[in-house]
Amino acid sequence: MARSDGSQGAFLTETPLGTVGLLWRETGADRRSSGFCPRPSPERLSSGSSATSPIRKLRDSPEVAELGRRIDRFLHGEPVAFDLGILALADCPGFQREVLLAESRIPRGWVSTYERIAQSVGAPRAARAVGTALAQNPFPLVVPCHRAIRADGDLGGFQGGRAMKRALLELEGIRFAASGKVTLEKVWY
DNA sequence: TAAAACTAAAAGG
DNA sequence: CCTTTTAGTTTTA
Repeated sequence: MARSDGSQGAFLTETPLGTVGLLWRETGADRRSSGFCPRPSPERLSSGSSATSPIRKLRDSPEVAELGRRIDRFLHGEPVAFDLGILALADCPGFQREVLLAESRIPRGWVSTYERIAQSVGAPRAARAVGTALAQNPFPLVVPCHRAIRADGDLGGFQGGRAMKRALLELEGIRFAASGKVTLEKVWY
């Protein structure tokens, strides 16, 4: 796939959840990093470009174009699968990588808790560190970090804010109690 | 070493 | 039921 070296890209798109951004960057010979940016700020978008790495148009890259289409369909409620192969997981610290992989195994329509994810990666006391790892998730949505909630059903945090987290979960059919907590009926792990 | 998208327990409404 | 406080944890910058 002929593509220029070290290029990066960023673009905005309108979705049912508002204007979101998609950032894209080549991190190596054939390794790319792509992500959904729930709160696209001008600074965040421009951080993906520099004088030495001009922004390329999204549609110039077939993989990123496809990712953009899938994100769009996802945000319209369609159950779509994402290709983890385009993510630069190797650039993440080991623990975070394990957490992100565990997170990716949570099916649509299910949630898990920070605690149970910690258990699943062999660090049963590290619930808080799981939260930290997910807070730094470079690939929101593609790695569905919105499916991690607190042990008591409380939403926990989200880069795009709790309202967006809730909207994403509702999009996936997750049920909420009147208290605002998730009903813990379908908990993965 | 401090900070963080956590958790559990305790205290007081 | 709710809230705040406190303490115990692990990983990362």
